[in-house]
Amino acid sequence: MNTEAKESSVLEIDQESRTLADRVCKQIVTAIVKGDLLPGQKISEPELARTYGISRGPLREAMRRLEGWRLVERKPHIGARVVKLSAQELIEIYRVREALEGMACRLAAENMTQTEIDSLKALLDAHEQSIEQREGRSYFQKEGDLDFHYRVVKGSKNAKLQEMLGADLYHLVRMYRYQFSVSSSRPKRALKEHRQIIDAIEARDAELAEMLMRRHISAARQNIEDKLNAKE
Amino acid sequence: MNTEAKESSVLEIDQESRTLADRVCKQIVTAIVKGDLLPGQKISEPELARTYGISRGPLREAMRRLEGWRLVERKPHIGARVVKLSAQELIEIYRVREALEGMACRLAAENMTQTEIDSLKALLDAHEQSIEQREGRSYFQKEGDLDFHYRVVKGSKNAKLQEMLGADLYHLVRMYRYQFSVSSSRPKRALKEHRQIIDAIEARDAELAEMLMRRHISAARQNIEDKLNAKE
DNA sequence: CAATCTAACATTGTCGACAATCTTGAAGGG
DNA sequence: CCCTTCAAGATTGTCGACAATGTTAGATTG
Repeated sequence: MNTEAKESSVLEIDQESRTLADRVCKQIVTAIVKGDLLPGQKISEPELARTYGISRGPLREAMRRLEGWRLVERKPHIGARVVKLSAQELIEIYRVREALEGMACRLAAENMTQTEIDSLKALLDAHEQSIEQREGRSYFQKEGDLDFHYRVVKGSKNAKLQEMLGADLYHLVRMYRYQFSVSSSRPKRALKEHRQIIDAIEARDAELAEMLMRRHISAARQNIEDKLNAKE
Repeated sequence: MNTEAKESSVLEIDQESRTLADRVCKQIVTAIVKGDLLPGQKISEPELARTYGISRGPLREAMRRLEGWRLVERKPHIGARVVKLSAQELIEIYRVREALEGMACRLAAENMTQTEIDSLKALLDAHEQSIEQREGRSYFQKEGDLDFHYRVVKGSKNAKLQEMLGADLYHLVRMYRYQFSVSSSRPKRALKEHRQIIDAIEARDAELAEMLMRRHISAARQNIEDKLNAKE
């Protein structure tokens, strides 16, 4: 009995927020990612509690979860702040992504179903249209790219990988993209690389799939490093 | 101002538990890892609160953190249970370790200081003696092995890697080892592989270091898979 | 006798109040 | 004039009580 299929996206918590703490937690994540709560900003418990119309109890539990997701940093008796990514930390995150998504891609080549592959190829077609039409371009840059990556991760059929990337990293990456309003600047090339990756997966070439994904993410990291260096 | 060096092990939370929730959190982790709280066991909030002599508020915050570390699972309005690792999940964890520690080892080859390398070699010498004397053998199997791995991770100088491995994975691995009282069964071979790895790091051969670490963890995973298959 | 409904109980979720700690700004002394 | 000290205010940490939900055992009915 009780074999409910967990179909919902793991980017969001699956259980539909039946508790105040869960609901508010989601709201705060959105606020942080979208920039309503700025990086480094102090979070006042009484104020936030008033804002969301709840008491401090559930709020503190939500904060604890956000702390686990590294979206807020908390010091005892002092308070909580929205996490502020340094350039260094951003680079570090991309190194972790390279490792984890490389492995995810390898496993996806072994475990992804043909249906998932077809669906993913259709997604890439949609991305291509978005790019050509120049409209929805920001969508591709901000969320569409992560869509692709997350589908590959899901295709790995490794729940632990999904957890770690979904909970710990993608929130931070999304936040960073909104904050720096990062001009991905190479959507066409990224799309091409995405196609190469899905081709390797479809060919069930695990080695190649891992290598391509690692290169893809490594290139993105290099891109960021260059921009940061150029600024100084 | 305020540039305290974070020297303490990241396996433990650095700030020395100045708050009830933090202290109790540590205690519960220990209880789970050591097996005082059994996998799958229901956790009653009132009972645990009495046990530790605190109120339910801090306890619930501690539970939220443990939930983030995947040591407990929680369902709204129903309760929390100590996580129960399936064979499948254990394999998944080792795949994640292979990816993350492979990357960590690559970075360690680039960033570890000679002092750290020497210290790690000394640790391996100590391990060798432990194995030969047959005493403290369990130490090597249970904690010493993770010691080696964690030092390499620290040598990567990548804080994000340290966080993810320390917070999310090593707790689970430790729990698993106590639970199944896993007879590593190949301490000598593991030690030899450890030496190969540190040699590659000292030679600053990042490629090789990553490959050796991945093989090392992959072999451990294979070892587990074989045992699990043999049981059926 | 079995199945279902109901009501009492236990557990989790939420709240407001109090205690402990930190911050800040002014008073006092060198 | 600058530094130290101290007290008032604000914030975080903790607690006990109440509300909402889940569970379970007993009664009722077919």
